[in-house]
Amino acid sequence: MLILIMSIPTARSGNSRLPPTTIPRYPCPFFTVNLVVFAVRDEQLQILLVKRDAAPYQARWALPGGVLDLQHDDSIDSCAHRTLASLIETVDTYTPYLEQLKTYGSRDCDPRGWAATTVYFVLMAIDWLPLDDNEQRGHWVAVRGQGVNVELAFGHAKIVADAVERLRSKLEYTHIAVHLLPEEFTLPELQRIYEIILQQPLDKSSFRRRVAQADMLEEMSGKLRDGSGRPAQLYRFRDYHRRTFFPRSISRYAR
Amino acid sequence: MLILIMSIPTARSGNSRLPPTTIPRYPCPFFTVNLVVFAVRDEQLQILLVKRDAAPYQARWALPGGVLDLQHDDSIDSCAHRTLASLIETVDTYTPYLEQLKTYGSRDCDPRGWAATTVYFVLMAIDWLPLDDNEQRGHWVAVRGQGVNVELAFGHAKIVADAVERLRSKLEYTHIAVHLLPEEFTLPELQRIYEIILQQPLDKSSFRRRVAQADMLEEMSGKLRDGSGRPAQLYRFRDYHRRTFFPRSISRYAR
DNA sequence: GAAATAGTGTCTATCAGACATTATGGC
DNA sequence: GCCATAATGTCTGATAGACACTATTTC
Repeated sequence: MLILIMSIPTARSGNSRLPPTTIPRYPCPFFTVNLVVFAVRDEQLQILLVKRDAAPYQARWALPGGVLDLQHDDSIDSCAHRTLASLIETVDTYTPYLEQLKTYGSRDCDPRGWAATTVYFVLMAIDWLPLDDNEQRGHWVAVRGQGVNVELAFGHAKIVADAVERLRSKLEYTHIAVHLLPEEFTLPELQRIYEIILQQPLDKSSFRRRVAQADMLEEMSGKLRDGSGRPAQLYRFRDYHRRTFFPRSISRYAR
Repeated sequence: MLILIMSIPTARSGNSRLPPTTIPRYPCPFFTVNLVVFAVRDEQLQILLVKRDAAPYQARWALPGGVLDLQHDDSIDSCAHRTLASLIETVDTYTPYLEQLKTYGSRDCDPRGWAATTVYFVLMAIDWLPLDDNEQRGHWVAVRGQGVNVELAFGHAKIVADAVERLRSKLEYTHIAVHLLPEEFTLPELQRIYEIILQQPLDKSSFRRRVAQADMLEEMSGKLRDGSGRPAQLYRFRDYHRRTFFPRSISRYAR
């Protein structure tokens, strides 16, 4: 049997709005946003890493991130968008898919002290990616199993593992893979994305039936030609805001 | 085409660990944890609310929460557990199910300034609940649709809606409903939990088949007797740490 | 025509929903 | 025996997987 104890901590007393730069009376963690940016490149699921240029973990690979700026960020979401914008520059109106993953915070993960980070995962369409990465500080790295082959700073390896698991899990019953493709794409291309991320071949007929029943794509009139073979029909995603849920997970039995 | 810009914000320079009480050099948000505590009581899905005793939103209902304590909390998770422990007192080793939902943070949600809160949702077994709630400051409130019928402080109505949606969604393809029941329970009881939360009747035969195939329960030897009718077999959940995923969502078609 | 890839048709095993039937307790 | 509820059995429609087959392009 339990007893309710109602001594809820009641935050700060007083009512005045603090100017954004005022340091609050309560000690609070160092707060950042980190991004797990996914793309499918070269038939691989890859993520974008940056090399740290200062201690701690200097010269170690890490997830790209940014410090929450109380002056300019209206919300954690907008901090995430700003961080993403500082990482990639779009020439037109393309916005990658962005979804909050989880918040990690502890005394230990940063040697400088108590730190918290809200992590978002980002899906980037393949045609928006820079073709070469001869930059010194940013790099696309292939995902192998639940992580990457390089050592990561802080607790970022665990974060990557969580993000990969979430991506695979969501692929099982939603449409999010379309965000990894350009606006117009073919069904074999979409199927290939699923196969690469789920790491298993899928039956063509079943896959097309599944997509057709979800009624999430609309046919274009043009055609795409491939290097060889019959050209494939182009499709476009119907509504990027609607959520498609498949009633059954894809190939859950095949595992 | 995009260009990578690699000017990643590189956090604080310097390497020394700050004592926990030191105010960091960067302004940071007021950081709290909030809980959405679910239980099924009186054939209803209910959540636990507290009445605020100070401004802002004095005397308004709100989600129970606590301020992150850098001295005593090792992580956000442990802050959540501490907050829960300050709310309910267990006489033995029962620990409710606790899962991080999402982090909400913005300049607007708290009139005192930039605030962030990591929200957890909690599932409590029905036999651990206090039977009466004649406390002045805590109250169980029935969930109606996506929320509750009382007005909530801050942005808590949106948080409750998200939590309810997550709970319903997880019920569709996982076993988490068992955390709302005592250690030993009958299949009709489990089915009733699903029906109450999903707000739709389920077929008895289909439900039992589904549970049996998931192989998540083990039969006890004793029996439970009800007020009337044939006594029902008691079961116990096999492994609280293993995740059960149903290959199909429950009754997705019936909707 | 051969090769390659896109797209369709068909069969079957499986499973969910519906509903009937049997089982087991209290009164 | 009657009532109430638990538990099981059976039928059917829907669908995913498997795989064969057709279609359309390049060479």
